Amino acid sequence: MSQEAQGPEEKGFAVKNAGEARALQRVLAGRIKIVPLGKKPRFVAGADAAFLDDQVLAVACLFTYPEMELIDIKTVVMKVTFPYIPGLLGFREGPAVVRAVRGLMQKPDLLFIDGQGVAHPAKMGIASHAGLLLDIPTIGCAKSRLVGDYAEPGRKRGQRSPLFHKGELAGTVLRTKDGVRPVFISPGHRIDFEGSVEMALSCGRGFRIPEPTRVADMETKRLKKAMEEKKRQRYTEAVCKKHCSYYRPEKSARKCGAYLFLSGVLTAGEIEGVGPAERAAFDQDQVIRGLACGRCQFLTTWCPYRTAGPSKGKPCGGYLVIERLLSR
DNA sequence: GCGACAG
DNA sequence: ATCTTGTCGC
Ligand SMILES: [Mg+2]
Repeated sequence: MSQEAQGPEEKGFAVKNAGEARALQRVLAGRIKIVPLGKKPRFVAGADAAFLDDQVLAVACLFTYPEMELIDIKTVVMKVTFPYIPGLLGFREGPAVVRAVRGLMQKPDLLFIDGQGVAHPAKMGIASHAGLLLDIPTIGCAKSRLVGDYAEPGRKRGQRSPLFHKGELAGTVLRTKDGVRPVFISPGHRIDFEGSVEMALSCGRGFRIPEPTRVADMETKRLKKAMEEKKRQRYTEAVCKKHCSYYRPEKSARKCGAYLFLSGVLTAGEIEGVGPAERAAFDQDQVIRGLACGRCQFLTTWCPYRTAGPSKGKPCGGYLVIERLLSR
């Protein structure tokens, strides 16, 4: 069975509000090293995150370099513990991302992260933060600007222009594909400005986004889609298959009103705790009609209960579940 | 006080 | 990031 990573949170992200987060960034920033990459990397990785309800889904992808052959993928699912606040992205995605990278079969020699490195108000974007905690050379590869000023780079792949923030070089606005919007590259940790641009280009394979973060992003979405599908199956199981006498395995283009209402308010786990359908003692019909039947697409053609009347037919499974929940 | 503002 | 159908271009 799939698990949600729990236990002691990554120590380097332990804050409980924006103020503490900014204070921690100021402390950690002093440890960031902008130095040339030691030797040519053998393994590079990319990491990104997606969100589903109250969970963060992080993925780290490992590649050989310079072949850029994908050799490992690590997934981590955790509870979301911090909101998105510009400048504090690391505290939202960082914990899961760091765990994912740590889970790879081989520690990468270079890591790409979807977000800024030192091109940040405190020079501590998510790439710097994660790179420092992991002690891995890291590059921030963002799709848009957080801070800094720059001139539009030439339209050819490889053309670039410096990104300046408060009179200092903060990153590079790099054109990774002819005529396509540039990306914002900035060193995160243990690599320099020049090296981060060279690596971003050499890890590219014809797309705007370098392979490491591009593939990590795709995997993140694929995992999310699979989780949503599993969630739907579990819900259909808990409500329709278990309680509805009208249930049919075939997919229908129409949506059950009671199902829609329930899925918007309760989780499958909460509904699985509902016992076998058993009519409640008192009448909740008016309430349920407003909550569910009002938007039910099966109402006129399939619902004997609504169409012919309570004495003629049985209500659907979702109706029964709602009724049972309301009666307690 | 008003805009800007990674994902 | 997420929501959300179709549509325009290579
Ligand atoms: Mg992302």
